[in-house]
Amino acid sequence: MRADARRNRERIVAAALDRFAACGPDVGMDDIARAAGLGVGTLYRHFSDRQALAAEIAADALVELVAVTRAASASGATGWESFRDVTQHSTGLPLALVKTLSAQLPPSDRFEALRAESNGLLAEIVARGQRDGSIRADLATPDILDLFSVVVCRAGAQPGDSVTTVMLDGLRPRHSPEPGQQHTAAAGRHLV
Amino acid sequence: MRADARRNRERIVAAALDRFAACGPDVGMDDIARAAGLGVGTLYRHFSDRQALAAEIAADALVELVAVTRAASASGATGWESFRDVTQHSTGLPLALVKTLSAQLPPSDRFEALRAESNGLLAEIVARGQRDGSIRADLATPDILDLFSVVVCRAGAQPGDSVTTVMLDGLRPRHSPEPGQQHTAAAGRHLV
Amino acid sequence: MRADARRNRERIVAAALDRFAACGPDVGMDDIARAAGLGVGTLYRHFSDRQALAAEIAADALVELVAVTRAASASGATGWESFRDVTQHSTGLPLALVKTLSAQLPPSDRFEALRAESNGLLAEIVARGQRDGSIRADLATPDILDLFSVVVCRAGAQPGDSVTTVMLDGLRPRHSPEPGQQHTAAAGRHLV
Amino acid sequence: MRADARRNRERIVAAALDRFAACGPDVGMDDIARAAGLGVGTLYRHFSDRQALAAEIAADALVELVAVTRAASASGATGWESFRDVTQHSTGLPLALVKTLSAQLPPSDRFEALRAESNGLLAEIVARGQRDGSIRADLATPDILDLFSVVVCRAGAQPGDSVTTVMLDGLRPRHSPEPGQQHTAAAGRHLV
DNA sequence: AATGAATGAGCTTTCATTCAT
DNA sequence: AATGAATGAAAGCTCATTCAT
Repeated sequence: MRADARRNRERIVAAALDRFAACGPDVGMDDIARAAGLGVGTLYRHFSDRQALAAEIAADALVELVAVTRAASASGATGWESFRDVTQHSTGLPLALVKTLSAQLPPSDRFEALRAESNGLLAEIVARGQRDGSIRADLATPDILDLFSVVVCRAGAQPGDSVTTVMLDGLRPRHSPEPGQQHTAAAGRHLV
Repeated sequence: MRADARRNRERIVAAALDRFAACGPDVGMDDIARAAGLGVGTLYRHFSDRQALAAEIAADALVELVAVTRAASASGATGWESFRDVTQHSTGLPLALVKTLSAQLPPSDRFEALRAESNGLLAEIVARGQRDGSIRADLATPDILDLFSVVVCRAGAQPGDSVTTVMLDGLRPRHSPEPGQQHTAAAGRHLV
Repeated sequence: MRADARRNRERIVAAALDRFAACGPDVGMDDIARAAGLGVGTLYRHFSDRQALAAEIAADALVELVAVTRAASASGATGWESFRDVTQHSTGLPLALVKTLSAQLPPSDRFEALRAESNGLLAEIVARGQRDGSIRADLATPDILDLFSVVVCRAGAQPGDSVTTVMLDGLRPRHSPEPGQQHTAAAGRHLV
Repeated sequence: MRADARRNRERIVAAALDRFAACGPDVGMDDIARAAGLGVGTLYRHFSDRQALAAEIAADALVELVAVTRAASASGATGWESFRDVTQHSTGLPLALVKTLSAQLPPSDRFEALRAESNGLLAEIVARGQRDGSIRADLATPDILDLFSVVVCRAGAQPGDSVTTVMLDGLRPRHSPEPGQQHTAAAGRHLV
């Protein structure tokens, strides 16, 4: 692949991420192309159709999620600390967008594989935490994965925001918050 | 209003709720009309445009939310019990849909009023729970409202599902789960 | 026909005339019905469809035109005076509307008959005027009928307005305007 | 602008002129596009909506009218001759259509400017004609402009037709028709 | 390879007409 | 007989995708 082609592809992905996040999953392809500083034709040369582009965005984020989860697996003294690390880094990923885009995408082996991998790694982290006593043991692992998903796939999730903090905090046994924890204030305008 | 017109209006709202939930906020008006067993024209006689229909759905749910919150204000011995009641009943409301639809709707005084009312009532419940010791006191009220919003506006939220349970549980001081609590199992397929 | 039915029919015709004149030939049937203080259903009971209503309006005006022309045939000492009388009275009829509506109507025997009658009478008047020397003789009758049509089918034509006056004036031989003729001033905003 | 785009734009304008004239101001956009040998999408790429297209047609004609009037200002020995030239050339323009389309268009500075310019020039011509004795002086200028408008905005106006001739003729002082004037015969079927 | 003009299916909305109340 | 709610065909417009330049 020529250097400029690679550069264009990256520009498109970046622009798409930006536009999808800003305008929702229904942004026009023209908008994305314009944001990338390219013509629509070029966009279509790189991504056969809208779904292919959406899938790319989603897969990129899932790949990062796997990486983040892998890194966290190795980080931290306790399972809880590792879990906290995944959460903090995942919250910075555009996972709310992935969730939205996924709804418009056909099921795909690649996606399933990525999901299975990050879920597997996270389950291991949780199990470790429950063994080492840093994560409360009265919850089943799938329930904790569920909770994780809800927290990191929120629209507007930010590392260290109140919901993240509460969840991490609530996962500790007997509920003893980390001393000195700081979290960003609530955004103030909840949907409900 | 003629009896059949009222019946049709209700059919439309029901069909719209169903279709919006099933196909997302972009379902065709034709689909909704067909699901209601009516022609598009009839749909438009009742709702001047797509936004008006979406707004009706959203407002209906918010009105119910206010009712649920009011009822819960009076229910329960402790603040936590009242909070649990709001949550359980709210989770049965189509609030995820409301969240999605709201994003496509212009800001409206009516909406703001409803939101303000339910938030105000809920804040009172939380304050009561923190005074009577049934809700942990180390979290600011807005953070708890945030959490509430995240939990009840989830897609696929069901009363008593794992996320609801964990949140309610995590809100107790010192984290002592209700004995004998039962909760429905995790849906099994998290987004991430 | 029952008295109230007749009254309703008249109301509809009056309302239609009013609405057609005010909003052009594309007014909604609802608008007309509303202006008549009736439901659409009633309108359709009286006129099988939009064309039937338009045709009624047009025919009514043509009938009046024939009457006006007949009356003028008998009026006036000279042909020119008779011609002036038809013109003055015709200008008060909604003939611009008739022209517009006719364009949307299928050809009809009744219409043709009415047109033929008024044209025939008018041609006689013209011939008489040319014989008695009150109308210039250097123009063919059809050309004068043409001119007549242009003048009386103008949007906004008013008896005695400048265009009417000029035409009547121009029809006299050697172009000697009537002494003391008064005409209303130009509306001030011509299309071009 | 690419060569083919320019060509297509011109085709659209030509087709629209044709279709508007043939079917009235309510022709479907599809009809126009088809007549231009293009898809609707292309039509909308060039003209953002139906009004924009109508405005273009109207403005084009008014620009031509101004040009025609300017040219006539300089032509002719007498005012009447200049006036005759404007009339002859204006009659060839689709001004009846402009009149119809204008009724559906919002007021616009550009339009007003064009109208003001042609009216101003024409008023000068008239004044000149009245000074040099070639145009009868017993009519106010606005009335003559009115008359002009009626004559050139007629549906089916053709240079040299009877109505045009009569008007031009009637404008001469003492009403002395040009010797040898020829005019096309009346269309034969007047509206009334 | 990049561009942006062209395409046309599809969606929203309107309104003449019909029909249940 | 009157009413106005229901109908659905049709029109305006958008946008994902293709293709000529």
